[in-house]
Amino acid sequence: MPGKMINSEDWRAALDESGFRVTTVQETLIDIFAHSEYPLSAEQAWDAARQSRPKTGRATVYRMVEKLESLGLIRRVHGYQGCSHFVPTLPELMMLFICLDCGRADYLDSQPLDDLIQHSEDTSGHHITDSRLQLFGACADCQQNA
Amino acid sequence: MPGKMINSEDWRAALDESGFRVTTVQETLIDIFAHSEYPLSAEQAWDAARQSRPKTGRATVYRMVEKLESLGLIRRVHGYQGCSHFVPTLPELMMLFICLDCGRADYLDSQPLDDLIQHSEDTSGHHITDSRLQLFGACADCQQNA
DNA sequence: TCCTTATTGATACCATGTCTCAATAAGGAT
DNA sequence: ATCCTTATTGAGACATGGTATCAATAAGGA
Repeated sequence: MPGKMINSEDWRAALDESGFRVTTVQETLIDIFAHSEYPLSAEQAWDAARQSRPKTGRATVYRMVEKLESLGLIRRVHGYQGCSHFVPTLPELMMLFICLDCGRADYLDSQPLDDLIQHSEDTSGHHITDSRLQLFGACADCQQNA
Repeated sequence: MPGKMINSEDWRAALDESGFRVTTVQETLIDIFAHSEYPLSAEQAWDAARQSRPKTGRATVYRMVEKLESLGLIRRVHGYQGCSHFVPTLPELMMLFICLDCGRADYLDSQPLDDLIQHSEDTSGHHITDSRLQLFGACADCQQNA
């Protein structure tokens, strides 16, 4: 389960286009979130940021998390480590798998979810505008090394 | 979307069998959770409990929520109102739909989810032991009244 | 280089949830 | 019914996660 490579440049560009100044703290935080294989909480990101930039403020990190989430660049992970950890969003892939052994996140093709939603709309009569799906278990690597 | 009727007696029995004393506070809280059509937070349940039992302690409510969740009688709702609201668990039905207009919860047949999980296991090589799916949108009722 | 303004960091604050411990109440034994 | 033992309770202190405020700072255009 190798880490997906997110291009930090794309995130910079997205922030830039949204009219935000892209400062050095923001670059630091972008790198932290974009390159982590594991879901990160704001506190964890704060710790990481202070390694290279000790004066980094807590509020700044929370503000940045909010900004990245609202731009859809990171998304919240629900369950098993609380509901306040974040992973990078991969636009073309939606379903999230979290390994309960090693903690790493993997992304799965979302087509089955799209089908499920379509089917549920048809049978329930509800209009479904958003969904949240996460899968948990043992990843292929951890099963081998068990 | 009529409220599902949960039998409070079953919950009493489940607590009883697990070796807990079923006290009057617990009965109050069971009724509150079992009969609410809407996801409830611990604080909301606390407010409700104090209507009929003003001395009810906050910690007691949190303890009860934990107990009910660990027994699988209630489950956490993730998203759109935070991640700290709870709904009764319906054993035979798993997929949860939350209406973003009226806030009510509906339960959908889980077979499509079972199929999705099977398919994801086959294609990813991960062993999936648990899942979290929630659907959001406008329920059939709210669409009509719009 | 100066000026304007968004961003920052420190701190105070708030909300949510947990821990402690003396007081209470269940429920079995008598 | 009464006593005894012990789980449960309630009050409040505490911890954690997250937000609001505001003076100081730093971007970036003129």
